[in-house]
Formats: sequence, structure tokens, C-alpha cells
Amino acid sequence: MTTRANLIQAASTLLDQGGEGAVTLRAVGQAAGVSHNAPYRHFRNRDALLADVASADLETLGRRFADIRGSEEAPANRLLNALGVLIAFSRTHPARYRLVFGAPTLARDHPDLQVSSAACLAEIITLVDDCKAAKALADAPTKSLAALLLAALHGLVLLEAQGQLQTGKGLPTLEETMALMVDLFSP
Amino acid sequence: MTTRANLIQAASTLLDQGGEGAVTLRAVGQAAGVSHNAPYRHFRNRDALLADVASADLETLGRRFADIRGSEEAPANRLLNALGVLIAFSRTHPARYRLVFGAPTLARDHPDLQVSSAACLAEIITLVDDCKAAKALADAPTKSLAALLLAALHGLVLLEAQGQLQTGKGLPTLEETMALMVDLFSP
DNA sequence: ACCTGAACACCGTTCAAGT
DNA sequence: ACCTGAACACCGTTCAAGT
Repeated sequence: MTTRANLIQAASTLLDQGGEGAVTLRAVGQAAGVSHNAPYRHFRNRDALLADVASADLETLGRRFADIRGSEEAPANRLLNALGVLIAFSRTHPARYRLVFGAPTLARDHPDLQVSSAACLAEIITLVDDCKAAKALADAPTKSLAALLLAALHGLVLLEAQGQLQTGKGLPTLEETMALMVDLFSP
Repeated sequence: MTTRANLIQAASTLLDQGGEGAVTLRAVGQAAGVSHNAPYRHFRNRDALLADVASADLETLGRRFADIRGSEEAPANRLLNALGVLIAFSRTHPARYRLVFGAPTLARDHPDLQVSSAACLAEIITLVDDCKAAKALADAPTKSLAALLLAALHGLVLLEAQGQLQTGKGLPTLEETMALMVDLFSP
């Protein structure tokens, strides 16, 4: 493993364990077995390291979406499965999820991250297009539908994380609420 | 003006001018004309100050939603107007908007903020209920519809801020995309 | 090319002291 | 009760120096 990959891995682990605040360059360096300013040989600064962590996660998610597209499920279920992957990721890696989908300032300043983000969004757009072709979604602009679905999912994740969406005990889960949305978007 | 109100105001202004990173207690203190640790007499720590800034904005937004509910518009337009208020706020005060709707960690640790947030969400729920009564929205659970609308709006704001939603030049605005969503949610 | 240790400026927070 | 100045621990970043 290259030092650069080690640093990205260390930052990911720290994000999972202690949130963004725990990702100090000193902690990252120590976890990767280098000094606290060795990262500067591989990333312009702390934000650039975080942007690369986010890009790596977006590429992994994009590959999983592509796999789902090739699966045997019906188009609407493929779409729901992809959204389910995002929901699961937001629960197992909340800080990394927030970095990927909830850090607009980071994306604005790092074109590479914008590219990864656009590629991931493009996978969702393809899944939505498949649904439209199968008459499983209304005939509205694909980009608008995809943006609304992804946006709603992200907003629900945040509402849940803020405690505004008391889930459980008979109340609908995020997955069920997204299924409702897809249903309402059906023709 | 009380010192406490001065500090909240100073923090709000700093958020608007330089984002969350600009809100150091030293800068807040200086802008309010007190020392850099005077805030500790009024707030437990920096996060508590930020939570109070967010609560203040949520109360202002809630009052505006209540006004909109009492307006002469049709229920669906009242709902769209309320969503428009949020979109406008996200554009004129992006950092404050992010604090209110995109800082789950802050909300989790500050019950007061959760209460303000729930009160604001309750206003949206009322507007959705009015739409349902007027047959302007499908007969799905009100809470789910309201959560989906608010969530989608928030997600779109973030996508736009990340540059993933190239708006303008013929492409739909956030307001138009939300109008599409409300339309798709109509019976 | 990659890494290290020292150093700098900055920040949140605490504390003893003042009125 | 409210405020201040000094101090502490921590952090991102830079730099001179090492291999």
C-alpha cells in the first residue's frame, strides 16, 4: 500500500470512529505511521485529503449502482435498491456520508470531487431513465426526477439524523418513505 | 440590546460574511464589543452559541410560514410560497441555512434546537394538511408528504450549492423543480 | 521524491482576578 | 452577575533540514 492510500484509509477510519472533528492531520499521520505533516507531500491541505476520501466513496457507490443496474430486478426495484444502498451507507458511515453529500463548500473548491459526484449522479439518472422507459415513473424530465429522488433521500437522512423523523414503532422507515415517493411519481 | 442578543447578532453577521469558519469566539466577541471569552457567561460553548443562532432563524422562518398560511392564496400556492421562502433564505444566508438544516450533530446535542426545528416542521405539516383538505395533494400520510417535500427542497439546495444542478439558461430553477414535485404529488 | 522536527499563528476553553 | 487578561492544550500550515 502506498503512503497516499494509507492516509486516505486512515482518514476514513477516523471519520467512522470520531466524526470530522477527529480527522486531524496529526491523528491521520499517526494512524498511517508517518509524521503529522507528511500528508502535505500527497495532498495540498486537510480539505484536499477529505475531498479525496469523498471521491473514493463516491466511486465505490457508483460501481455498486452500476452493478444494481445489471441485476435481474424490475427497473423500479433497481432504483429503490440503489437508494437503499445510500441509506445503508448513511447509517454505517454517517460522517463519510455527510462528507460526500452534505459538504457543498468542499465540493465547490475541489473540481475532482465535483466530477466524482456528477458520475455518481449519472448512475442514478440512468436508473431513472430505465424506470421511465418501463412506464414505472411519470414522463417528467429525467434530470429533475433523479435530482428530486436523490435530494429527498438526502434530506430524509438529515431529518432522521436530527431526530425530526421518529422512525420505528410502526412509523415508516426511510426506505418505505422513499418507496412512497417513487409510487407517487408513478404514472 | 442585551449582550447576549449582541453576541447572537454578531455571530449571524459573521456567518453571512465568512461562513462557519469565520465564527470564532474571538471574532464574535470583538464584533460585539466584549472580550473573547465573555460569550462563556451567556453560552456553554461555541456550539451552544451556534445552536441559538439556528433557533432564532427557525423561529423567524416559522413566523413567516404562519403568515403565509393566513394569506389569501390557494393552499398549493401557500405551500409553494413557504418553500420559496426557504429557497430564498438558503441563497441569501447559505451558512445560516446550513446551520439550521444541515448540521445534524448540532441538533442532536441541543434539545432547544430540536424543539425549534420541530415547530418549524409543524408549520409545513399544517400547510400540507391544508393542501390535502383541498384535494391539492394525494391522500398519503401528511407527515410523510411534508417530510418528503422539505427533504427534497433541502437536498436540491445542497445539489445546487455543490454545482450538480446547473440552473439557469433554460434549465429549471429550484422553485420550478419543487412545483413539479408538488404537481406529481397531486391526485 | 519523500519525510521529519521545530516553529508560527490561531483557536476553544479554563481560571484567577477584577467591578 | 458579568467581564477581563493570562495561560493551556490543540490544530493547520510552513520551513529548513535530512535521506
